[in-house]
Amino acid sequence: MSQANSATSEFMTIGSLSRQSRLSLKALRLYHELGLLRPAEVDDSTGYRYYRLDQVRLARLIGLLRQLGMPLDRIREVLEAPEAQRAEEIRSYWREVEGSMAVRLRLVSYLESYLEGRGDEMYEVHTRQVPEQKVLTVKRNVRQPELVGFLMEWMPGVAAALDATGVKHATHTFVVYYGEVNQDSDGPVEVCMAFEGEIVAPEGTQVRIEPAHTEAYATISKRQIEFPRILEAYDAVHDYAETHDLEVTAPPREVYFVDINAVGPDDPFVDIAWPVAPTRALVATQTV
Amino acid sequence: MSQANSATSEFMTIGSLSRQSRLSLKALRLYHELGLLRPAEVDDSTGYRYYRLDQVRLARLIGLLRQLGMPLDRIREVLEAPEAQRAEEIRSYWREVEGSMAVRLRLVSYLESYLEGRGDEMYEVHTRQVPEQKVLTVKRNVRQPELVGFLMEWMPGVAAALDATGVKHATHTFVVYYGEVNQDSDGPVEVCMAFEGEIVAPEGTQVRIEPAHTEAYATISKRQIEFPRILEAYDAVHDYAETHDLEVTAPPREVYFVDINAVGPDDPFVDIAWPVAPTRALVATQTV
DNA sequence: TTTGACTCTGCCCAAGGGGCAGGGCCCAGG
DNA sequence: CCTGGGCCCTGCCCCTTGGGCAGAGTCAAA
Repeated sequence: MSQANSATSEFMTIGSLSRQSRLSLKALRLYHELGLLRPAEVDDSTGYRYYRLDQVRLARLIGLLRQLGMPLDRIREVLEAPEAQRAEEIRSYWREVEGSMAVRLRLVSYLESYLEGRGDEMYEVHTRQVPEQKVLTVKRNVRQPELVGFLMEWMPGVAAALDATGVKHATHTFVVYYGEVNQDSDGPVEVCMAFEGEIVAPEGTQVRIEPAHTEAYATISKRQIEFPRILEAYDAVHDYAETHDLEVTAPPREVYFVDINAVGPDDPFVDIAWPVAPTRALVATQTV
Repeated sequence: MSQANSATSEFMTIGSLSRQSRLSLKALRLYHELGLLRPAEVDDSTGYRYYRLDQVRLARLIGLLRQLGMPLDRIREVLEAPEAQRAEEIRSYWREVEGSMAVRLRLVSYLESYLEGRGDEMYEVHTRQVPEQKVLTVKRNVRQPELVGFLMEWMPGVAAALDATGVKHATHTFVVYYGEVNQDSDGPVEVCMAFEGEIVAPEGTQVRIEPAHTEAYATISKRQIEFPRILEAYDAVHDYAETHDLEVTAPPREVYFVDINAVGPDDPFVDIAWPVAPTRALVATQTV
C-alpha cells in the first residue's frame, strides 16, 4: 500500500494532488484539459503532470464549488475574477440557485393541489377578431429569472415611447412568446403596443405590422398568472382550439389591459390569447 | 403554417401531443423508448406513433415533474405509484432536494468566510500509537443524507450489542470512512468499537482485527464537525502527514470519545485520525 | 534489473435531450 | 392521379462531468 507522496521536491504528482484535494484523477485531467487547473509542469516525453504544492488550495476550492453544483464554466469565471470578488461571484450564483428553487417550490405546491384534485379551475374561453395593427415592439431573448424585470421595464417603456411621439396609441400592451421561457429556454419575448400614425422607432425598439387574425382567449386574474398556474390557462385555450377545430396560426400572447397596481388579486387582469384559424379540413367541409 | 391537428379521430400524432404538452418530439420519443409514456398505437409498417387524447394529461404531468428537476427514473416511480400516493412521492422527492440545498447553503457560507480570510482555524495535530484491537463493526454504504441516521442508530447499537454479551469493551466508538460520503458517493462507512474476549457477532455486525498502527489526529469540537468545516480538519491532518514525511496507510476515521449530549459546542468532541507510517524514503535514510 | 505502483492516452458509458441527415408517409390541391 | 409541403421515422454525433477499463509506458525502491 505504498502511496509515494513525491512531495519531497517542489512538485507533486497527480496522484498526490488527488489525495490532498479529494478530486479524482479523471477530474484533475479534465480540469487540465479545460485549462481550469493547469499543472505547473508537464514532461514532454512522458506526458506526466507535475503540480506545485500551492495548487492544492486551488484544487480544493474547485472541489467545493463543484459540490455546490456550480458548472465548470461558472467556476472558471469565479477563478478568473479578482480574489476580492470571488465571494461575490459565489453569492451571485447562489442567488440564481435560490431563485430557481423558489420557482420549483411553487411548482411542488401546485402539483400537490393538482394531484389531490383541488386543481382544475375552469376557464371561459372565447374568440374575437383582431384587426391589423401597427405596433411598436421590443423583442429580447430572456430566461425565466429575467422575464419579470424585462416586462416591468418595457411594458411602461413602449407606452412612454409612444407618449413621447404624441401619436394615438392603444391603452393595453401585449406580450408575444415566440418560444418557451423557463430555466433552459429563452423565448424570444416581444412587448408590443398598437398605435396609429407614423413614428421613428427609438433605439432598441421596432415597428411592425401585426396582421389581422382571430384569437381564442381566456381572461385570468393576478392570482392565476403565477407560474405554474398560468400553464392551466394556456392549456385551456389550447384545448379549446383543439376541440373547436381551430388550428394555432401564431405564437401565444398575453394582453395586459389594466394596470397591475390598480387591480385586486382576483379581478380580471390579463387575457391569455392564441391566434387561430379554422382547420383546412373544416374549410373544405364548408366549401363543399 | 399548416399544423394538421389530426385530432379528428380518437388518436393524435406525436406533433399534436408535443404542442399540447410542451414536450419536444425528441423527449416524447425518448419517453416512449423508456416506457414512460407509450403511444396507444404504433403503426408497424411506418413506425408512426399515435397517442390517445387523454395521454395529454400524463405528458403534461411528466413535463412538470421534469421542470422540478426530477430524473426520469424517479418520475417512473411516481407514475407507477397508485394515484392517491403520487403527491406523497413528490413531497418525498422535494424533501431530498431541500436537504441537499441545506448542505449547500452551509457550504456557501463557509466559502464566503474562507474566501474573505476569516477561515483558517488552526488545528493541533499529534500522533499516537494504537495497539492491535479486536472490534465489533457495522459496515454500510450510505450517502450524505442517511449518514447521520446511520451513526445515530449504530454508534449506540454496537455498544449495546457488546453490553449484551457482557464482555469488556472500550468507552469510545470510531467510524472508518472507506470512501467519500456525499451526494454522489456512498462510502462505505464502518462503525467500530473495540472489545476483549470472545463473542458471537449479532446479525448485521462483524468482528475483525484492527491492526496496530500510528495515527495522526486532530481533536475538534461539535461546532467544527459540521460539513463543510470538518473538511478543514481532514485537510490539516493530511497536510501534517505530508509535511512530516508520513504516508497514509489506511482510510481516515473519526474517534468519538464523549457522549454527544454531554458536551458543549466548543468542547473537545471527536478526533479526526488517519493511520500513517514513515515514508520509505525516510526509512531508507534512517537505515543508512 | 526487477517489480510493483504509478501514470499516460484512448475508448465506451451514463442522463436528457438538441440538432441534423437521409429517407418515408400523408393528404390537400390541382 | 400526381405533386408538393408538411409531417414523421431512424440513426448519428454533440453537449456536460466525469467513471471505468485496457494497454502501454514510467518511476523508484530493493
